[in-house]
Amino acid sequence: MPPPVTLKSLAAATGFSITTVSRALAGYSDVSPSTRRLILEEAERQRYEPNLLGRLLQGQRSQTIAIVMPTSGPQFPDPFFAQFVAGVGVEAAHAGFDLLLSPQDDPSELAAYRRLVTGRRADGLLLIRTRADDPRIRYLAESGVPFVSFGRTESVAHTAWIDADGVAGQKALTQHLLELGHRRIAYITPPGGLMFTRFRLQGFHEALAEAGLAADPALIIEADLSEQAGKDAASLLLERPDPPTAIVAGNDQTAIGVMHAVRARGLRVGEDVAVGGYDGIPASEHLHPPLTTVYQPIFEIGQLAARSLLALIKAQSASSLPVLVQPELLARASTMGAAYLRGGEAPD
Amino acid sequence: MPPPVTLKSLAAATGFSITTVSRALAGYSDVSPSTRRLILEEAERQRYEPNLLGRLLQGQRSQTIAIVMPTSGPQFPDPFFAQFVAGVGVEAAHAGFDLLLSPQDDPSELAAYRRLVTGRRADGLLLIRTRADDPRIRYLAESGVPFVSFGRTESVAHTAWIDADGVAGQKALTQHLLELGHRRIAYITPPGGLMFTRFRLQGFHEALAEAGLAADPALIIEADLSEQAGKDAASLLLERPDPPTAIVAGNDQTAIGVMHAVRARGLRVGEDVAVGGYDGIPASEHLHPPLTTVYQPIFEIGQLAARSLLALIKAQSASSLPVLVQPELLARASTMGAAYLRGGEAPD
DNA sequence: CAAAGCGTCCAAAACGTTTTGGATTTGAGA
DNA sequence: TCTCAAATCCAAAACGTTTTGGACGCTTTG
Repeated sequence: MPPPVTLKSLAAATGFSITTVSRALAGYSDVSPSTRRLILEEAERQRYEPNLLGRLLQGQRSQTIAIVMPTSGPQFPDPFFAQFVAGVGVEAAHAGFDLLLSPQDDPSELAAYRRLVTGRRADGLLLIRTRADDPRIRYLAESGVPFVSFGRTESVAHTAWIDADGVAGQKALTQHLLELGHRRIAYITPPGGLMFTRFRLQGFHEALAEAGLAADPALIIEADLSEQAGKDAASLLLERPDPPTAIVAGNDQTAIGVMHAVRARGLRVGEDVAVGGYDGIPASEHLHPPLTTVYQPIFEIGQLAARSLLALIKAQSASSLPVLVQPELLARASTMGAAYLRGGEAPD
Repeated sequence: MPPPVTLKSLAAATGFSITTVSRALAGYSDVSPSTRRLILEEAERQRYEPNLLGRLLQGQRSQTIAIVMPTSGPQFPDPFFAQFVAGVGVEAAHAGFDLLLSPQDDPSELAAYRRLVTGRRADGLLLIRTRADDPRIRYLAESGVPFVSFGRTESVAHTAWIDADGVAGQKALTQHLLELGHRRIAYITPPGGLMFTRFRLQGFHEALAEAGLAADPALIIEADLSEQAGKDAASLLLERPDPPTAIVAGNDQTAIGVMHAVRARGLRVGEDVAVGGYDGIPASEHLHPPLTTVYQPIFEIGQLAARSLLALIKAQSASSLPVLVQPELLARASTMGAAYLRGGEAPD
């Protein structure tokens, strides 16, 4: 293991002071051209790489943004979180920032956030899965650390957030089903407390109301965002004496479970029962039948969130503007049946 | 923004020196019980969190492991990398380590690795996508930093690695096709240079050889691991005067492209042409038809890799044992056709 | 001729932590 | 009373960097 190359060793080798070496490398003007040349040559020769820690310690900046990652449950491996992280990572990289994934066992605990904030491990934080009353946001707002949340909140007034328009998305999907003639539409809602759950439900109700209909409370079931939960919820719905003709799931994963349940009862997805998902994960297009869903550009949202956070960090104070991204309805065979295959969007 | 809580502020608040505060918190025995109690109470009250940078700079551990993440191309969002990172993250969290995703623009550049190593930002590194001659591994081995690679190499003799047995996996899949009576089996191989490409190809050849067959070079095409590349490669293969009866793709993504190409020619996947994938991503089960593939437990491999690396870091020198994980053949309808649906493994 | 300006350079401080090498006090034993 | 060891504490150094506030010698300006 070779000895580390530092400003000190360069200073010793060139005969100048550490200060002059530092300023020569940084491009300050109070270094004579000949001195600068000598120092640059020596730095090149010894393959000098500045020690990030020394630099950061001095400047109180870590060139790092952090995301607290839930370790309980299969949250991370899901395409949703992964795509978000990827978007953030790409954008952070572009600005020369690293991305710290900090584990979090208990989602309700603030310990992980405290560690990051007071330990100065990160210059800014990204939040995900916001709640109406979110202690994390209250804490971060109070601590003054730059942060951006993916999702809105009611905890604090003026925070930077980016969100996909759940009202519009769910409304579009529901209207699509109404236009196809469905009147008994079931809705498998994500867990309560989460902000996006509320917006989605609002979009669902708005679409029905505008069509002069009221939602049947018996057709609204809460389930978590897993395939199994979707299967169970759909089974319950289909066992009713008056089963729904369409089932909307909380996300695509859940929708896959719903499709299984439908087939298990000998019914055809897209013909006997329409099924809708949410998120538009890549696999949704390749399901059998292809799944009607609402596409959210998660990767891009991650990029926007990172960009927003980096601006906050740079500005050091000014709050950045909230961003509401519009999702896109992808109508496919799981709701349109044979009409989809006859239509323009052939698989090949 | 409240003033930062440091050893200094705790020292000022309690009236002891910085040294004593540090040693009290670290649990040294040369601090009287009453003093320790006072200091711990004050630390608790002010919610002290050690500053990582200071600690790091001093020469201690960073409690962080790093993965260099490729930002070019859609590498990260793919389920493969995401699952690996998730496994690493969970295991790191269990040991109280954070996970640093360090961006890497140009995969051939060592800059990102140098930054991590010389900047002492991470106690250890994880590598992915190894090559036979891998400059990253040579550099890391030379620098003496603990690291574990997912995939083997020929660059350096004794390194810690974990890998899935590509020879066995590809061999099992090929044998499966041979047993179904296929004799003209095409193989769409991943890009050359990567270690796993070589092992997979070896498994393919071994299976054929043991059946007394030789591979037809015209049926082996190199393509990158994308859906489009699979489509293009399969189209080429199917246009031949003597088309293959089975096509094995480099991964599931590529296999999806192959399936599209098969259908585009009016052929039925699993009946007219058998299609095989690799990796066993969750979506593979829900494709139409369900995809025969070789399941690699990526999440668990991530966990094992992290555990291995953490052991290396702890031991500070001893090299950990290589681990070869056995993949599992998942035979489904894309090769077995109707036989699959009649068989035991019904979809529901 | 004194003052001011300019071009170069550098010592020292600061960031927050851990560790080294004592210093001081206390109490016991001689 | 004196010595010695244990118990308790702390000043200072070290990690590598950037920044502050000059110093020094020379030239130009008033």
